[in-house]
Amino acid sequence: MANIQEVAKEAGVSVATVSRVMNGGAVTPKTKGKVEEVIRRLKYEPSMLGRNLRNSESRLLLVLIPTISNPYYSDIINGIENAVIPQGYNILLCETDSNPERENIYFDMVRKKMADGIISMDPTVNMEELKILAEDHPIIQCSEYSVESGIPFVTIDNEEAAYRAVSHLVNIGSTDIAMINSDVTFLYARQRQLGYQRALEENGIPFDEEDVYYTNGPSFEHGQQAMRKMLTGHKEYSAVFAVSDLLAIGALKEAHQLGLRVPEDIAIAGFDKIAFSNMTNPALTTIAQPMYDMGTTSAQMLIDKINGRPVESTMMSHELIIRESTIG
Amino acid sequence: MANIQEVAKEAGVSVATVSRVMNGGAVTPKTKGKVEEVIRRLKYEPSMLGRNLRNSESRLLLVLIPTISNPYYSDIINGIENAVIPQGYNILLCETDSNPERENIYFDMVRKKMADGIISMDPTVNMEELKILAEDHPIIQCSEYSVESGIPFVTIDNEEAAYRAVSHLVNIGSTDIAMINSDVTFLYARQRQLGYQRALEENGIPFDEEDVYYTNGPSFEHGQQAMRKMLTGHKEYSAVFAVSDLLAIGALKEAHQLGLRVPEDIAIAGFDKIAFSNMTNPALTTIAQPMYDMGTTSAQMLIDKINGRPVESTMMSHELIIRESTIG
DNA sequence: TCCTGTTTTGTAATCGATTACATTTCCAAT
DNA sequence: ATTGGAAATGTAATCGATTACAAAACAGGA
Repeated sequence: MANIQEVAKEAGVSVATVSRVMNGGAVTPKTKGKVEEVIRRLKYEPSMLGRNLRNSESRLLLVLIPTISNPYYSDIINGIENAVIPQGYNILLCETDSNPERENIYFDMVRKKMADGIISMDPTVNMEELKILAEDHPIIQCSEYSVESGIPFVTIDNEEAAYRAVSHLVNIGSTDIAMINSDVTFLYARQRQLGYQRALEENGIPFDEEDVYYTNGPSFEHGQQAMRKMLTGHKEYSAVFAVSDLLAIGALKEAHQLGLRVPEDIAIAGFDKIAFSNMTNPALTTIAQPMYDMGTTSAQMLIDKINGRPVESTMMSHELIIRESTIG
Repeated sequence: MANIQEVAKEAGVSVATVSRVMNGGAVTPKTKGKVEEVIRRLKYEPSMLGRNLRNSESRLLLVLIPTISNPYYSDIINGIENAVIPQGYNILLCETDSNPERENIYFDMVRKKMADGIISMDPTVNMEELKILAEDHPIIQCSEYSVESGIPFVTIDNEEAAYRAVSHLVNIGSTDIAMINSDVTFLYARQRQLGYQRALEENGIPFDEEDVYYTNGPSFEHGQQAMRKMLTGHKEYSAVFAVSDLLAIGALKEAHQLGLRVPEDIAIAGFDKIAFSNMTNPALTTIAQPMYDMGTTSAQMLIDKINGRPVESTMMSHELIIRESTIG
């Protein structure tokens, strides 16, 4: 409740001395002791608002995600938090709901100095706006990105990862492999589809656009819908590659509902290795992204950028996790 | 980049007039137009830091959760966000990891005026500290709470909800009903156990402490462990009531793994109605808490408290959701 | 004792806004 | 033209810290 003035007066010193005691400036042990006693007695806590105004920084970083309920983000966020907190920063988790208005609120926070920078993980972000904002403010893209924006990013090789997943499906004997893809306006969706296509063609399986089932969104229900469409269609498949675990889990549920056994009747592979991919029955084969590391890396890049240090985009490694949904 | 001084000078008016244009004070249309032109031209954005220092508020609210990866919290957080944003507040999602050090960082933010108040949903929170903090700062407890703390809370009737869930298990013909409970240091765990006990006793089934399987944590894996212990024990059960969906999903997976069919061999009921409870096979019977409403309610209570308005603790309604895991 | 150089402490400007109060401007009524 | 009162505008204090610079205190050497 007390402020620095009251502490100074009570201790019989100047505010500068109190500030020095707080921040480790040169002070006589005697004065230091006296001031510290008063600080304790008055329960003085320096206001961040004053300090931040003076230093014109907020030590707050924004993390943009479309929705908090997609577990894809949780490990990345964990990584970010553990990287920034020791450096005296905090993160503000910003759910945009893919709503430009929401997005603008958060962009405004940066413009108005309430936040020092942004890590964007939102594939639906308004790239035009983001690019403009990046001219004056530190911004990093994590996971979903645009190269042309010129904004540094952290990602994995989506094309190669999808290639490996689909190659694995071929290796277990599947030849009729469908794909469940989300909206190809997203870069990751295009890249993963390229990997799917390359894996088929390299194995002598012709790629057919008809085998790609597009969804209207990234959620469980969309996966169910896609699977229903696929299984009630005229073509039979022995394996499905879904572009995300959430879609794959939806597909899995729908396959069960329609009386199919996984992997015996149809194998299913996902992407992301979210926590729940291990909880389904059968457990899901998937691609592990180094979520936590992607978080810490992008966080460090952002802090570097804030402090004017040079920053390079990073491509991180991935791993194919083979589990029950693709082996008997 | 520009500040209010530069705008004032460029427009040939005083800073007060610029401030009035920004905040809707009395200004001549002519001056207003002139100032607005300069604001646009210089791309002036008022700094929140200056404003907040002057008003000694940050318009930031802290939401304390143990971990972001527990989907239990997502809808509540959604509710909070949608309630606070229209009122000009933002939330800082604070993952404590049940780590007192982390917790203290966030408590400090409130003490140091970087945040205006706290909604605590962390069952592992240090109640002593929270109570002390609540003497000087606005705090609301959501979902998990302590009555003695005197801090206002939002909750459901856990005892009654558990009673209904277990009664349902009795109604479908189960007599040997186990419980998977987390740590009884948590109030909700004690309350739900009381409901379980009452449901048994009212139906003439003796309560046996042996039938309660305690876990060391709230996650999927803990549910698996508990189920394994239960199914490899000497007693046979026809139904299980788990104190949370995450534990129930773990139990479900383990039951499958050990070759049991759900619900034919053993019925399983959860608690919370997290999004994933619908994605499992079979879908999980569970208790729906009005998550979203709990979020908006606690948010409004916190804002009321911040503004010095009186605040009352609230008990919200719940609903039993019967799904595949308890009916054939 | 006096001087010099170092260390400690204090004074006051600064960050960027808001706002109470003072002053000026404007217009209508006399 | 003068005056009064309302409306517009300006001046300067304020919020709570940090910090450059000035001033004072102190210690050691001549």
